[in-house]
Amino acid sequence: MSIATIRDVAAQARVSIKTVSRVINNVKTVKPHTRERVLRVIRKLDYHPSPSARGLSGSRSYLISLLYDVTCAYYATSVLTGVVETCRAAHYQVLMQPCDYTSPSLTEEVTRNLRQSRADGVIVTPPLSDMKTLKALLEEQNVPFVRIAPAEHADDRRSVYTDDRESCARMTEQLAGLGHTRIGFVIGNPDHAAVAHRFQGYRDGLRKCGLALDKKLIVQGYNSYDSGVECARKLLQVPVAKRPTAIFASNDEMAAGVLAVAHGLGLAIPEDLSVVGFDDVPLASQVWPALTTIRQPIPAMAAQAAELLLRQLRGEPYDRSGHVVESALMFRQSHGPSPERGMIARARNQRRATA
Amino acid sequence: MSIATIRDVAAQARVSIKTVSRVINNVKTVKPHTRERVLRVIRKLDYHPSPSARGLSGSRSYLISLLYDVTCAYYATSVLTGVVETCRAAHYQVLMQPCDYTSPSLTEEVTRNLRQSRADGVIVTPPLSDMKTLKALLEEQNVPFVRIAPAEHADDRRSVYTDDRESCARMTEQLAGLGHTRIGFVIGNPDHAAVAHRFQGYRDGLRKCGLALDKKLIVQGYNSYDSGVECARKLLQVPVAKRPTAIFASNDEMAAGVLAVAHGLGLAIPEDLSVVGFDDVPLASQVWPALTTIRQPIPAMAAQAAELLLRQLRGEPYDRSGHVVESALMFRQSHGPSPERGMIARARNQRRATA
DNA sequence: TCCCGCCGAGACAACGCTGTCAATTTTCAT
DNA sequence: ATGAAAATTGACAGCGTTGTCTCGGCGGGA
Repeated sequence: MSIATIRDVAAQARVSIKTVSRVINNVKTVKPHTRERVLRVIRKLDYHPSPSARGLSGSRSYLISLLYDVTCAYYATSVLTGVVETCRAAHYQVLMQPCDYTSPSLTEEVTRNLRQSRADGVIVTPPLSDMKTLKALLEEQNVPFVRIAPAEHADDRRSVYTDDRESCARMTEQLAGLGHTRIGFVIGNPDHAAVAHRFQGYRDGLRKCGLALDKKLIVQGYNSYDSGVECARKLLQVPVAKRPTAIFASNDEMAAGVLAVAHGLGLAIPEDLSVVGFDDVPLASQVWPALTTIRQPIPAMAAQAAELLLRQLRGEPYDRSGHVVESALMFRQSHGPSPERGMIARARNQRRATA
Repeated sequence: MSIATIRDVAAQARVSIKTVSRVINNVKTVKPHTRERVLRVIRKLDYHPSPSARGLSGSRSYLISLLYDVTCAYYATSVLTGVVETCRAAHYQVLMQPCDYTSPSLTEEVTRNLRQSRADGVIVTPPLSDMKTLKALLEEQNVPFVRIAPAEHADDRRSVYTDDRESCARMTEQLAGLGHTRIGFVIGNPDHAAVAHRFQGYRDGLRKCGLALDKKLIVQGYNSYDSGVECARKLLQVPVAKRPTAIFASNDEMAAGVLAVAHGLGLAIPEDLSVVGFDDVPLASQVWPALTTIRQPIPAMAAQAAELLLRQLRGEPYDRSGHVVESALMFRQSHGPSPERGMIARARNQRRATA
């Protein structure tokens, strides 16, 4: 027995093919009784409509294309998880389209792939979501899309973003509350708007706590572990009195780099130096000591993005909500009170005792 | 101007639709001259055949389904990269199908998704590739597939695997060569055959170096960071004389757990303890000190898998090669000579000096 | 010179579904 | 009961490609 077609269902349910089609597509002008009968047959035959035929006839492919840059495996996978789940429920499939955001031929590649795949819509992840050229391309080609964490928060109809700025402010306040007055900051890659925005939150936090912004405590990183190492060197290889007592890195990888440099200098963490990151990637809890960081609900955000896109595709009215997702501060072992509060000795002794 | 169809191409090239189809599908019974003309028009119109129409008419969907378990983001992404690249070149698209290998309804889910998506073939990644039920399902449904790193290396026509056992033996020999005689081993999750196989390599290595297998130095892990922590505790919280001087963990995450415990105990690495991992995930170079480990060329392996699958789909003859990919030992900072060789003091002094 | 076979190319009918529009049945106000 | 409007269903023609079959023309052996 081969795969059942719509004709088989129609025959067994003794209705026309068109009626089966209506049932599949949730058209409301079908009598409940008829619908029931058809559904029973569909289940009995384990019938699934052919995506090809649907695509050819209607003009939908039931395919969503996910544009992502391969720089962060964890980020990509998390987004994917959220998107696939939502799309699957709506009988859409997800196509992968890896890109290199630095490639000069990016737009051509994307264009070609769009034409080839005939995807109904596109979800764009950072840092691709920041690119104006890409946005322009999609708009020009009239392809429905939703962006995740784009640079500007305008037209939220087509974007989902996180409260990076707010959460960074909260984290900074937290550190200040522990007595830190010299809080270093490692800025993220300026190409990644969302990450770069975190710097704003840091400044907000300082301001709220009445701390002055010290330019010597701020260094520019590029999101990689290596750049974290480099930045940490700049911050830490200075006279002790000028050293920051806490370093806030814009992402966990750079924070890991900071940890490595601190270890190399023989600094105890968190007794001599507090280190905090952002993202809560698995790495954060797999370094020693485990990083205090900020968690973004990436799968939830991605699911939300998919939901928005599907609504757009179905032409459903716009629901002005769910565009911002909230982050959570994750307190682990890499931060503590400022050594200047004189609490350090006690803390260290406690550690010794329990180890 | 809307999207060009095969009719437009046929009209402009002044040939029949069928001839254009022949050109697209590389049918050889087309005069070179005619083929050239058609190709020119195709390029000029930027024509791409409609996957839906091709799928409906022929019986191929030009879709490859990637079955993966979400446990390891890096692994999944790396495989994806290799697969997408190869498939894209062959004008196939990749569909994502995330699975939970522990789910009792796994086979039903897979079956349903296969029927829904009509994928032409499937690539299965570990640990799913180990599952007999899944293999049986695919065979029964007569779906072309290729498995990556399955448990048994039989029928290599449909699988690609790494030389885990050999590389682990080499790494073990390496450690022995540095004077280590008590080399601990953290076995991987028995559900992941490939990972569990690494234990065999460790034993091979010991044998070659004339070292006895000491059961007290072997613990069972489950691939996670936490299980690495647990295993390290078992290995290290014993009298110093009985401690291993080196620990070989079956993957990097567990190795990171070992590092954390060692740090907690105040052990210097690699002076007091060498730690090595397996996989060379990004984590390996982002912990402190950076892990000596074994790198698998995952994207290459995945590309190879895709290639084998495409060949199967095209009905091409079987080429008995390229099923094994070679790993490389990555020497970084987490290993060194055995402290029992008395080299430790010198090494430590050097470190202090340079820090 | 003639016929056979092969090469290159076209005609036509699917493939399984949806859109459009027409036909039928039901509902409801009179 | 009666028509008109509304609800429900069906007939039919594509959608853009490929498979099958057919046809014309050309080279080569008898």
